[in-house]
Amino acid sequence: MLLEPDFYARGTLEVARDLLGKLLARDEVVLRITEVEAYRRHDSANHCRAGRTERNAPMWGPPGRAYVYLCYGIHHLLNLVTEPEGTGTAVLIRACEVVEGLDTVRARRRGLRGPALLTGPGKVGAALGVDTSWSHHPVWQPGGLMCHDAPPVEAVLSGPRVGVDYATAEDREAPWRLAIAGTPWVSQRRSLVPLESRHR
DNA sequence: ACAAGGATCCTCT
DNA sequence: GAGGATCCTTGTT
Repeated sequence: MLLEPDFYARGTLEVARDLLGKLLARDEVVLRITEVEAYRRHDSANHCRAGRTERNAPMWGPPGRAYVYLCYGIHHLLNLVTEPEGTGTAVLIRACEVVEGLDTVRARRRGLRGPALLTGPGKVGAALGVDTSWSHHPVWQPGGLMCHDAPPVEAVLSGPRVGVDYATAEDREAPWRLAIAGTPWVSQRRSLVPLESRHR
């Protein structure tokens, strides 16, 4: 079952948490989301921090659409747009595990095996075969790239986001990277702690 | 295990 | 003209 736009229209951190365990599908490839990062409003790490530009336009659009951008000139990073239209927020998909289409994924990932196959946002983009032309694509309607519902995950880890040194100290340290506990399909496990332990 | 550096190009200042 | 929400290879501990 496809997730409805309402799913994405909620707070970005909540959507990020709930996206863990959900399924990304394109053609014969199906991936289970294992690690994400939330990019929120008033967030100095967010591409939308300086307002609307041509690149970040998808993030200002309706929730439940893709925002794909080119990173370091090489990697295509997939985000899903959150919150009501005009907010400028999204969730970055950082890692997945393969559910179906292993042969296709391995072909797109130079024949690699194991977690090296999909632990990193550029790897997810490569595995799904998406590029910037997929920006604005609604993942809640049939066809192309889709996001399907799946049972919620039980235990979640959280930690600081990766590669955002340009942000303020507060935003750099904020634990807005989330991952499924107990899976090898996660990048940089060192800095992650159980989400529950953050509640005092 | 970990560190360093190159690849590569679009976007924004 | 600089730098980036990264990945891979190579070299060192």
